[in-house]
Amino acid sequence: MTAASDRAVERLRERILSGEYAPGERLGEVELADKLGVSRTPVREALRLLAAEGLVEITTNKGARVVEYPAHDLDHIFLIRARIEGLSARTAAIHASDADIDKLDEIATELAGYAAHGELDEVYRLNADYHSTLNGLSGSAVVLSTIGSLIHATVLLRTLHSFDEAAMRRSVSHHLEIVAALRARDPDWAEAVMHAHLLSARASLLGPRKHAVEETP
Amino acid sequence: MTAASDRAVERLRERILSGEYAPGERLGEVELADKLGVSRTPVREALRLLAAEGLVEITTNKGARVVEYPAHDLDHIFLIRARIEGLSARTAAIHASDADIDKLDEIATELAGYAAHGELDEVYRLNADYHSTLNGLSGSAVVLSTIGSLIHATVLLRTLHSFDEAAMRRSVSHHLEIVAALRARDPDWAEAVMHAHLLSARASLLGPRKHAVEETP
DNA sequence: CTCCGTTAGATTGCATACATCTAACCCATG
DNA sequence: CATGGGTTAGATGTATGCAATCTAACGGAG
Repeated sequence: MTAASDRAVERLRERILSGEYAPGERLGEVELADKLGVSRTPVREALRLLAAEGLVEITTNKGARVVEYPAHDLDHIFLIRARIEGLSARTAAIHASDADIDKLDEIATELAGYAAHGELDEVYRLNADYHSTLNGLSGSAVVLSTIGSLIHATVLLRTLHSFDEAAMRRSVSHHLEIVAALRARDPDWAEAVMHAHLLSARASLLGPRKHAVEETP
Repeated sequence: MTAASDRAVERLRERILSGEYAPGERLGEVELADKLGVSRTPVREALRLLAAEGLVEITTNKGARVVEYPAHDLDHIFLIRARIEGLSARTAAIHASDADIDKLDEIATELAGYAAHGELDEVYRLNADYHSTLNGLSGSAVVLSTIGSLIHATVLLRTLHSFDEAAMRRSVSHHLEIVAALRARDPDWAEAVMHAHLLSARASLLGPRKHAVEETP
């Protein structure tokens, strides 16, 4: 996997996550190869990789489509994220350097500014940045790759629902609180806030529907 | 992906998990294609898929090798498994049918029998069966695929250490206790036991080394 | 004797050609 | 007019050829 295949992965992932290729849309190999200026081989490899990431779905002899997550799965995804990212926050509270925490603080603060002005695109970008940075602080590539596909799945939600104002304020507040918990070197606090943060997002994005699993924190 | 590619994936995965291809061993495309009786193309796809599953590691222009997980990553893997499979146990306690629980009970009972006679191969097989069955009860394909690669990583451990007798008894006891918690329809109990079960396995398999993250259950 | 540059062999990455499968269309028939 | 089957066009799966890159062995200089 090198230039051609790698670029294909990046461009396809970008277009899917940005919504340019809508959920359910068919992704023909020849068409993509044509658009990207390469042959079918690297396109095929890119599609398989994205399938492993959970962004596309491949059916034998029938080709690839952008995934459409049922609400039931998304519910589970938020529950899993709540637990794994809670673990990341715990690990970070123990092992992150002060400089790491400063960087996270910067992102959270900048995010708060954009949120106050309603610049949603920037908010989404910084939110993804915040979470991936924090997960990176866990110091384990396994954590990062495991959580990666789950985060992608939730990003695809962007085109479906949006945060209301109250949820947005909660989210901003959580981000800042986690930074505070990290500075206090308090693993339990950090984990608990991150857990609440993602359960809050779950409620806001999926709506007040009946949840698949009831939580008792 | 059809016959050729699919069979290649299955056979390679089997050989890696069984230890026939040792961690760190190089997996040349032409050699595998020759052994499997297909061309390089399906072999390449199989290797990419296994890379996504976390069983092999591919470096550009340098080929594929069986992964070698550092102890640090394995530590995180058990922590993540403890949380996700704890969630599976919780979900199962709420949604599993009585027949599902019966099936799990059968597996756990049979496993206990083999453990008493020290038939380790059967124990390993039924243990994997138990966990994948329980995770399947969560009713979410996302849970199953997310946890899949993590379980593979821990299976590779088999060649490194083994359970001592006390750890084996604990493990068997946990399996049976989880079934009891499911029958009682007690999500908190089920989740707590599964959490303990995997932290116990972590301690037994990784040894009493310094953990990357301290737990405060 | 050691170290480094060169070169030959082998291996991977990409492109293309062939085989097989899916699905849509058309036409014949009840 | 609806339905069923056969046919055909397009797309995916597989095999193979070619170019680029890496590995390792070899020989020469210090």
